[in-house]
Amino acid sequence: MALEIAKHGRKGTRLLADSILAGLNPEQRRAVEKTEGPVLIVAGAGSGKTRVLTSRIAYLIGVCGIPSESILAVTFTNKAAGEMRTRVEKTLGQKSKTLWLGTFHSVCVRLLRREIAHLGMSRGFVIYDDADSLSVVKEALRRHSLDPKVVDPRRTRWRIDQWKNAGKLPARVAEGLSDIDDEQTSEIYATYQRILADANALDFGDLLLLTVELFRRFPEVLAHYQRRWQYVLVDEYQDTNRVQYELVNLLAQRHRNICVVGDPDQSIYGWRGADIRNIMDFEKDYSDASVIKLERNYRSTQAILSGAAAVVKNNHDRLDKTMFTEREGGDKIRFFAAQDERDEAQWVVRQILASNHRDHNPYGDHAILYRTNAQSRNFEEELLKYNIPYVVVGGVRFYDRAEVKDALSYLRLVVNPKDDQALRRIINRPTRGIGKTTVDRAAELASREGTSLLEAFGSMLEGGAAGRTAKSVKIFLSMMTALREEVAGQSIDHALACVLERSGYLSALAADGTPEAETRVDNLKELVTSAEDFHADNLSLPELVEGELERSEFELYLDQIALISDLDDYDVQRDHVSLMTAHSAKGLEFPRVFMVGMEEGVFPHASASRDDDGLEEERRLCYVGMTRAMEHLTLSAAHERRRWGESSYQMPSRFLQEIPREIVEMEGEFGEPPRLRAVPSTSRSRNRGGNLDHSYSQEPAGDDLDPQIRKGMRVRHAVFGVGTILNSRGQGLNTKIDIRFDKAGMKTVMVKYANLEPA
DNA sequence: TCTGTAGGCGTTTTT
DNA sequence: CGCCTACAGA
Repeated sequence: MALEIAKHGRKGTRLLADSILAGLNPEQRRAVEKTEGPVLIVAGAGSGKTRVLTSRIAYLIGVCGIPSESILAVTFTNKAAGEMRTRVEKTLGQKSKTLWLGTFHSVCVRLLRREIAHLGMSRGFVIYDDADSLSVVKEALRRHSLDPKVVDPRRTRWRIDQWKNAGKLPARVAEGLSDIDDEQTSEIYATYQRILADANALDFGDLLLLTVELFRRFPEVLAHYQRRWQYVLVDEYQDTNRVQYELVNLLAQRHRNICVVGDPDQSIYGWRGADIRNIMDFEKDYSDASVIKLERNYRSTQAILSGAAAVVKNNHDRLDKTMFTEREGGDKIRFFAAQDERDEAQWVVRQILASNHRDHNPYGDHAILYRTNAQSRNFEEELLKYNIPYVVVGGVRFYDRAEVKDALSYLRLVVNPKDDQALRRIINRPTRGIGKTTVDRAAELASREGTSLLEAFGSMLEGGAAGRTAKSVKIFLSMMTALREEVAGQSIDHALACVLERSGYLSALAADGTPEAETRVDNLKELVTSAEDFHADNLSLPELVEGELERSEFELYLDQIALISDLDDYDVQRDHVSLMTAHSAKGLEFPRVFMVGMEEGVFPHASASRDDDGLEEERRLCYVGMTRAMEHLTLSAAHERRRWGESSYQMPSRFLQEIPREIVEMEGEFGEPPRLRAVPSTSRSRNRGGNLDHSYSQEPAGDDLDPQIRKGMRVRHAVFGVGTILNSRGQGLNTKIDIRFDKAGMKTVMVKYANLEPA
């Protein structure tokens, strides 16, 4: 029927179809036109994936005549969602406000705001962020009389999160428990959920998990959305975890028009529960699936693409895919070996400076990619030195700054008086004489009587408490009551301004007078300004236009802030050097990319090098990083690196050795500072002929390490067995060595106790 | 209850 | 090395 309209429809439709399909290669065109039935689009890096997805949506609406409310499209980042929406609307020449296009999380919040009553919860819930969630874990531990020094709250949170990603509520976890640790953790999990429910709060994981739970338990609700969404599209399918998988596949069950797009080689979120099998098994899930491979790369030059392909080729169990580029020729990949991390930063920044001054490349063409956020520091210092504009993506979010969170917590408490975390945060900010002891007493009372913290403060007063503290509490409570009345019905920006005024927050900062306090005031002003913008845009929000006012403006605002990431605010257009992790860089491209810290233990990261799965994910991450580069890719490694104040000697990343030598250009600096000597590597079996080989001599001249201890050498330990030496630090008998044992994994041992012998 | 300081610990990666 | 937490003293 869809094609019928395209063929016989009005002239305009045909024209639109032509304009959508024009400029697409045959595979892309097929991916757009094959609208019916299950479709898997394997889209390699730089293959025009976003264009295909947006064209497909525009085609469905504009050519096939599918109403936009029958389409659901999910992405992983708000940025991707926003970009797709803009492009669809541009193609169609009109806004499509009933099209559900958003991140998994934002789609789920919107859905839960409508339907969560089925699960016996209130639709006025708040979303707890990581910090809130961690303190809920601590509270749960306290209720189980567990010492947070014995049971690590972060680890517990991590475990709970994994269960959520796997689609398991506490009851379901309890079913199939094997080890004793998990048994205790699952009880903590149950308590954790209890505390959240009492606070009328959901954490990130809940947004997905509870949506799936809703569909599992209420088939009629599921049926409603199954009927509504005739076409389901999923971006970055290789990064979906169990719940996300279940969610989209449940929704697509009725019409079976499910189109997933992804690249198994770019699956880098396994640690967050993503399961690469979701995409690998798509053809098993849908035996009638059409598979379309987009293998033509429009982004990178030959050397960059070949280099990246050569690295990822070392992974086993891949879906084979041969990328080829339209961009023949171009420069080789460069490699720079730095003496230490400062030297590395200095060199990279000078390259950028030269590129800008000599070759007139805008700063915005350059990106520095690293494995961990902590690595940004040296580069920032160096960039500051030369006054080069830069932006670090993924550091502290604006909305995570203390003063901003405080302001938002006031708002949260107004929206939801049960929000204990928000209350704890602001009760003594500014200081009003209500300290830890008082809060603890109230918390005690609250858990005894099963009330919220705010209510507990109320009953403390009713109990006839007198004195200084009671007076402070009384003032606070009446302030909150007044605030709630005053703020009701106001626009979000006015509400925020009002909160800051009435709480005494602003005046306390003003009285402070320190430069830090001034910065905070500025940040708060910026917050109010952004809230004004939000309010102005609010009128055109899709869900309001759809005629279904699902959330109050406050809820909408808080939801959006809770789900926004640092990356979403990032503006590629601006002329600045971009610094970010390889993870954050996914989906982006830059003419000139520097991948730094290419060392064993850093990239691949030590904690991911334990098993093959971890290592393969690191390799995919490396592939993602390299394929961000369009014209120029430079890799660098430091010989010596300070971590936690201690210096250690580094081995070059194994990934470097996987790049064919003939497409790499060693910078003249290699081997230069005299302490750095390249020596032929003899011991590495994976090092095949013709590939890069640039092991370093292991220690600087004059170092008096035990001559027996050599990086890369194989040793035997009485308990851990045989392993390879990765790093050493310290001197003499106090030398500590990191060893990766074949069986026992990574360990750090001290020479004087370890009694190592060569293996 | 608040403030200063010493000690401990952390770094994967993020919606 | 730096941040955050816990604790001691006022």
